[in-house]
Amino acid sequence: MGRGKIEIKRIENATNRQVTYSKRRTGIMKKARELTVLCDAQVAIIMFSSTGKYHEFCSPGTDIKGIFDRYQQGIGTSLWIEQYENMQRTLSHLKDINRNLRTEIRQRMGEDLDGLEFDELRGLEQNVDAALKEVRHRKYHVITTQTETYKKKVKHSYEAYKNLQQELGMREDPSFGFVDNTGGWDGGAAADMYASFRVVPPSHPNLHGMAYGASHDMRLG
Amino acid sequence: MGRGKIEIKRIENATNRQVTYSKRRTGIMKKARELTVLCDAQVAIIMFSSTGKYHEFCSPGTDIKGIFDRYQQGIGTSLWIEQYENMQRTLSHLKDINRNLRTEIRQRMGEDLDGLEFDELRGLEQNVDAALKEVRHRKYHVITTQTETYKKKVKHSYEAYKNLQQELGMREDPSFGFVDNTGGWDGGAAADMYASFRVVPPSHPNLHGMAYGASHDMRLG
DNA sequence: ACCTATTAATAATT
DNA sequence: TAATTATTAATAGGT
Repeated sequence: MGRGKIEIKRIENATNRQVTYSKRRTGIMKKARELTVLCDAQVAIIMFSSTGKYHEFCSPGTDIKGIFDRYQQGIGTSLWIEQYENMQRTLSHLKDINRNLRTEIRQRMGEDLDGLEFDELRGLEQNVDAALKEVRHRKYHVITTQTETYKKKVKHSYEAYKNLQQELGMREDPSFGFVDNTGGWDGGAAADMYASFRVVPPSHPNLHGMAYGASHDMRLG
Repeated sequence: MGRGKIEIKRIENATNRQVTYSKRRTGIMKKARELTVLCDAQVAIIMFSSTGKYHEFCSPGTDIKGIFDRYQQGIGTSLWIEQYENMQRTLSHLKDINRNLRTEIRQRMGEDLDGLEFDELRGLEQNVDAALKEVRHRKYHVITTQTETYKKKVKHSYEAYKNLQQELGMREDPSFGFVDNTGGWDGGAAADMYASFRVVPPSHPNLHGMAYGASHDMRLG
């Protein structure tokens, strides 16, 4: 339908191709609009030219998203819908889990105990009691390790001092402050260190990340 | 382009409408196919007839989803992408929270303490210690309440028994088993009840819902 | 962008 | 429904 018949194959001349694209695109859009009106249909068209520009058509009374959501329903379970619903489920599941986790933490902190039966309370008590023992055990382990480390450091430092003293030919200065106690510290050292630590105010920084609480509306429609 | 010119308005005759829809749909699809080939373009079309049937066209070398993903990119931030990314963020945030909550619970159970500093251990110890006191307090409260309730029930039952006895004209049967102890129970009763509860094995059923651990791949592409 | 000879689409009919 | 065909609509190539 032009000054001559053309073969349906890629137009090699870029300018001609672009012109033809423009003309025929307009034609298709017009046809789509007419179909919409004449036949009471809904049409959505998306086009990309070879240069990457896009154009769209959509019947009035709806939008691309509407038609595609309907298309997805028609086609059954497909494209994005499935992913969305999976995510929705996962999200609400995670929210449930997190709520339960928070409840458990509060109960382990001695709060929100009203809903618990006696058996549950007894189980919780035993569990927390055992946990307390574990934590204490670990704490003393850490303190002991730290004490040992400190002791070794002092010992090495003292030996270095003595070696230096010898190298310098016995010109020791008693006011330097080291005490010869190579035999090691007694158990009181750990207790002292522990006491000094207790001066620091108790902190348990950012252990649970409770700050998150915003609600997000993730509905698709 | 037919035996007569037609007005572009809804065809009222349903049969004609359907026929025209079919013919023109074919025409548009053909045009789309020609555009694809002639101009090296990509086209996606979705149509719904007034009767609800859908038809699609898509340039070869891609699919509807591909064209729509590209369209969404081209249009910038639109349609589903935004919602999808919000969901992604929320999901990963929830997962982080979830992991932290689990870590906190494990630590409150006396596990996974290796990463904690001495200060944190001391704070945890104090916290768990306080929680233990709370739980014990609550447990004794529950036991006391239960004991009181039981005591009242027994008392009422006993009084009902005595009333019945009187109504029946003093024909009491000593082997019936009630003991006249109207004055109330002593504190030992609570202790006895507590001892009896301890026979039940410790349980803390489904308090945290740790069963959830599956990973979900939610990528769009 | 516009023009127009020519082809293509299709409305009415069978 | 499917084919036919008179007629209108789209458009290729030129300006």
